[in-house]
Amino acid sequence: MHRELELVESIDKLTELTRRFQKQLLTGDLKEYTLRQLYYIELIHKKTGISISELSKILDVKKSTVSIAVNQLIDADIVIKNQSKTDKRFYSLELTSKGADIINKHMQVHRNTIRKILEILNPEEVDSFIKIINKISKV
Amino acid sequence: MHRELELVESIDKLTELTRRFQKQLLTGDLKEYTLRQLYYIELIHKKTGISISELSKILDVKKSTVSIAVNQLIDADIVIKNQSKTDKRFYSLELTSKGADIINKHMQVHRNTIRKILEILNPEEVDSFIKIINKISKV
DNA sequence: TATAATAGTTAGTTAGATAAAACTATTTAA
DNA sequence: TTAAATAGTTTTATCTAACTAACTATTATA
Repeated sequence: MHRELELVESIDKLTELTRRFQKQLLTGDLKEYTLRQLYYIELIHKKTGISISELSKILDVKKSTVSIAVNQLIDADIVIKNQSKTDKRFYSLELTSKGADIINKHMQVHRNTIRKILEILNPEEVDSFIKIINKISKV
Repeated sequence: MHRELELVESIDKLTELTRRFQKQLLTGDLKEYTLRQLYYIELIHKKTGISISELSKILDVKKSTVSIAVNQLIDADIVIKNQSKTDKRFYSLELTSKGADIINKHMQVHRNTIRKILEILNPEEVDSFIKIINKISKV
C-alpha cells in the first residue's frame, strides 16, 4: 500500500524533527541540563506530588536510578521532596521556583519552533495538525 | 494566543510519541542494538557511500567518536567500508545484508504503529498528516 | 619538494545513566 | 506481635557515548 510507505516516511521525519527540537533545547539557556534531567523536570511539573516509585514506573527504570537522579535535582535546588504525613515512606516531589523557571524556558524554546510552524502552515493546517496529534497521541 | 499554547502542547505530545516509538524499537528484534547504533545504520542506509567525516558533520560529533562507532558496526558485520580509489584517505560506508535486514526490521516496527494510526485517522486526516509533516520537516 | 591540510585511527579519559544488592525506615498482614 | 512488603537510599560496578591529543597515511599547495 502506497500510503503506508508514506506514513513510514512520516514517522522517520517526526523522529528527525524531535531530534532537532532536542538539539535546540540543549543550546541556549538550558544547555547546562541533560535531556534526561529536563524530562524528569517535565514529569514532576506535569504530575506534581509524584513519588520516586511512581516516576520509576513511568520511566521504566529502577528506583535506585530515579533516587539518584531526583536527589541531584534536589541538590541543584530544582526539586523539593516532602515526606507524606499519612505514610512516611513516601515523598512527594514538586518543582522549586528555579524548576518552574526551567519549565518556562523550555516552553520558550518550543515557542520559537512554533513561530516557524505558523509561518509555513495555513490556519486550517494548524487546526488539523493539533487535532491529528491529539488523536494519535492517544494510541 | 490560544492556538500557540495548543501548539506547545502538540510539540510535547510529539516528543512523547517519539519516545514511545523509540521504546518500541528497543523491545523485540532490535533490542540488541542501541538507539544510537540504529541511527548510524539508518544514516548509512539513506546516504550509502557516506564517509566517516561526513557522518561526523551530520551528527555533530568528533571524527574519533564516529570512527569508533562505525568500526563497532563493521566488527558486528552490519557495515562495510571501502577505500576510495580516487582518494585513498576516504572510506565509503554501506550496509551489509545484515544491515539491510536491520533496516527492514526497523520499518516493520513502524508498520505496526502505522496500522494503529490508520485505525484512528480517517483517510483525509491521513493525507493531511503526511502533507503537514512534510511541510514542517522542511523548516 | 617541503609543508599544509585532510581522513581516519588509537589511547586514554570523563560524564551520564543504568543496575544489582544490601541497607534503613515504615507500614501491612498473618 | 512478628513477619512480610514497600519506599527510598547507598554502594559498587558496568556500559555508552562523548571528548582530547597524538598518531599514520594520503593529498594538495606554496
